[in-house]
Amino acid sequence: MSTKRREIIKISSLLMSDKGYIDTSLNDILEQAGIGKGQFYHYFSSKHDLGSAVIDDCFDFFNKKLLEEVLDSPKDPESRLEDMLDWIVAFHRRRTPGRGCFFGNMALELSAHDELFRVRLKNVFESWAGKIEKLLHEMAASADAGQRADVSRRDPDEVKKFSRNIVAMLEGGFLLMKNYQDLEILEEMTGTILFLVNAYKRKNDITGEKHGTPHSN
Amino acid sequence: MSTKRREIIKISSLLMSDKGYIDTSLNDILEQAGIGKGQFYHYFSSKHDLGSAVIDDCFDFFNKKLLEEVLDSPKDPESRLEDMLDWIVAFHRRRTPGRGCFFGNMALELSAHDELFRVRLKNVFESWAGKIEKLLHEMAASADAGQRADVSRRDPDEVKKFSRNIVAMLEGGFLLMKNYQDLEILEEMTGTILFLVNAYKRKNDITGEKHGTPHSN
DNA sequence: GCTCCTTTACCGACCAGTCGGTACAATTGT
DNA sequence: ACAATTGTACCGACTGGTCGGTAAAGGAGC
Repeated sequence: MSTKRREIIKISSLLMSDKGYIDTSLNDILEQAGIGKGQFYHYFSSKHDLGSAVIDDCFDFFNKKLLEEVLDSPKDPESRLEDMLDWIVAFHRRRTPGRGCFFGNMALELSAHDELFRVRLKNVFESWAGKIEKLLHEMAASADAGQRADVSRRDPDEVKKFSRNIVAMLEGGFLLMKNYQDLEILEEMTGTILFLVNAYKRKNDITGEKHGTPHSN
Repeated sequence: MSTKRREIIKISSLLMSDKGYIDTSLNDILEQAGIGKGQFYHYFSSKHDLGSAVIDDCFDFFNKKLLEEVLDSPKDPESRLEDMLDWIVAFHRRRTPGRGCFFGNMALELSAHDELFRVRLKNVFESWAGKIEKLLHEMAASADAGQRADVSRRDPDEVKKFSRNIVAMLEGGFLLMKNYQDLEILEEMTGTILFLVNAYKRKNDITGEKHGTPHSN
C-alpha cells in the first residue's frame, strides 16, 4: 500500500480519536497531511471510505498488539488477563485520557446512522470478547483439572455473555475516563474486573450455579 | 417557562438522542417543531444554549424518576438497587435500544471539545454515583448491624470509586447495547452488577480486606 | 506518449446565526 | 373612549462560511 495513503490514515485516526468522525473535516486532514484535495480523492473514494480504512487500521493495531501479542501469549490465563488490563492502562497513560477508546467513540457516534460502521465496530468488540471468552474457558478448565472434571455445569453461552460484559465494562471505563479526564477511573475499573472474574470463578467452583440475572425479568 | 420553549427542548432531546448533538441541525429541529428560525432564536441564544437546556431537562427527568423516586424510596438498599436496574432496563425497552444513554452519548461526543458540556455531564454521573454510594453505605451498615460494629475497615473513598465503577459499567452496557442494537446486552450487565455488588459485600463481610487493584500499578 | 500522482479552482448543499419586517396584545396618554 | 406607543412572539430570506465532493490540468517517471 502507498506510503501517502498510510500517512493519511494515520493522521486521520489521530484526528478522529480527538474530535470524532463527523467533526473531523477533510480540510483538517489535508492541512495536517500537507496535501491537496485531489490527492486525497485519489486514494479514497469518499470520507466514508476513509473512515472505514481508519477503523480497519486501528483494528489491525489493536489486533496485533493486544489480541495476539498479549491475549494469545503462552502464559496462563490469569496472567494474560492481568497483562491485558495492564496493557490497556499503560496505553491510555501514554495518550491523553481525554481521548477515550477509539472504537467506543466511533460506535456511539456512528452506530445509529451507518450500518456498515456499526457492524464493523461490532466485529471489533466481538473479536475482543471472543478472546476473553477463550481465556475464561481456559481458566475454568485449569481450575477443574485440580479438583473435578465436571465442566458441563458451566454454560458456554453464559461465558460468552460474561466476556461481552467485560468488554462493556472497559468501554464504560473509557467513557467515564474521557468525561472525567482522569485515568484513575479506568484503573479502578480494571481492578473491579479482576475482582469480578475472581468472584465469578470462585462462585462457579464452589456452587456450580449460574450468576444469571437474579432479579426477575 | 414558555410552552413553546419546552416543546423545542423536548423535540431537540429526541433528535439529539437519535443523531447526536452535532448531527442534529437547527433545520431538523425547526421542521419537526413546525416553527421558523426567528422563533428559535427568540427562545435560545445559540445552539449551544439549546444543548445546555436539553441536558438540564434530561437530567431533571432522570433525577426525578430514577434518583428520587427509585433510589430515594423508603425500601431497603438491596431492593432499591434492583429497582434501579429494573427501571433502567424497562426504560430502554420502551425506547429503541439503538438510542443508548443520552448522557453517555453526549459525554463521548462533546467532552473533548466543550468544557461546559463536559462538566455538566460529569455532574450527572457524579449525582448518580453519589446516590449509589449512599446506597452501598446503607447496605454495609445494615450488614454490620447484624454481626459486628466494625465499620471503620470499609474505606469510604473505595466505596465512592466502586459506585463510580457501577455507573461506568452501566454506561458501557448502554454503549454496547447501542452498537449491538440489542437490549440483552444491558440486561446481562444489570445481572453482573448485582452479582458484583453481592460478591463485593460478601468479601467485605468475611475478610474485611479491600478489593483494590490486585495487579501492580 | 502514456500513466500515475498531485495541484488548484471550483461546485452545490448545508451550516449556525442575523436581520428586516409582521401581527397582535398590552400599556400608556389624553 | 380611543388613539399612539411599546413589547412580545414570530417569520423566512439572507449572510458568511464550511462541508464533502468533482473536474481539469500540470508534472514526473517510464
